[in-house]
Amino acid sequence: MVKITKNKDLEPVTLLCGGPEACTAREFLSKISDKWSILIVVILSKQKDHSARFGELQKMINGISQRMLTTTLRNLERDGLVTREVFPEVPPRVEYQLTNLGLGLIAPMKNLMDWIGMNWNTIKKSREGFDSKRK
Amino acid sequence: MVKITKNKDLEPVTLLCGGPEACTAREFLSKISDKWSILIVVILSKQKDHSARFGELQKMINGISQRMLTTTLRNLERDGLVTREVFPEVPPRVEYQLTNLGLGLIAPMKNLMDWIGMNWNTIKKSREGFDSKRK
DNA sequence: CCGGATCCTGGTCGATACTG
DNA sequence: CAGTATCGACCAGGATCCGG
Repeated sequence: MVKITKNKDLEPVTLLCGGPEACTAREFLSKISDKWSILIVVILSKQKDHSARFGELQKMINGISQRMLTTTLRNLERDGLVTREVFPEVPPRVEYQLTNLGLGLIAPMKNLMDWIGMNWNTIKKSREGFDSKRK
Repeated sequence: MVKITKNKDLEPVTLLCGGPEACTAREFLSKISDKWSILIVVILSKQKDHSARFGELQKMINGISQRMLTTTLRNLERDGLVTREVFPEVPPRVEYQLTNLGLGLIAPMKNLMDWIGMNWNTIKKSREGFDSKRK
């Protein structure tokens, strides 16, 4: 439970955690901003039927380890953002598909990414300036 | 450089990293979704003049260590989201203030947090269902 | 083809103590 | 008051091997 207080107000106001807003948001944000989650969601959203199989995803995402792809997909499945369907074939085939929930995430996420895209140069400039001042 | 390929298309399409979209987004997202950054930005946005001093922030954020508050504020300053102003007084006083850039982040971030808020119950339900199936 | 199990490394963050 | 410095615990995530 994180409490915040107004400027000169001694009464602590539980705004951000407990009143379930920013704290859950932070929890979820930290989940999807891990190394691969958004990337997978975005990639799936661009696939036919918003679905792809394990091996395809691994080929599409250059650099992800098998373990991380597995665990990331598990987390997305756990959160209800993707579904996992196993086809009882030989060799086995597993399809991952974005749910409606997962699709709904695309829009607000895109807003944020657009903002980042628009301001990325500003941020980079700021970093350069900051770093150069620091010897 | 992460490359993705269209479904049955062998030509790799460099959509996400290099075409500076999702990769920079991911980099920035991972920065602001660290343990405290968004919280600080949101809190500052609610302050008079969007500014507060070090000690105030520490009191408002229950649980943050002095070290993390310092380093988080440094990162925000480096990215140009907040400014840091030192007043040459005794005892010293340092004011942190949200920049226009930082303020601009509030809107898209709010969209995302609203989405999370609206869908949080669904996500929690999904997690419970998933976890209960797993013994 | 898919992914669980195990080991190991580097980075993140809290605790504590010390300065201007 | 507002930091910096140092230490250590913890854990995300890569490499590798194995199993269905």
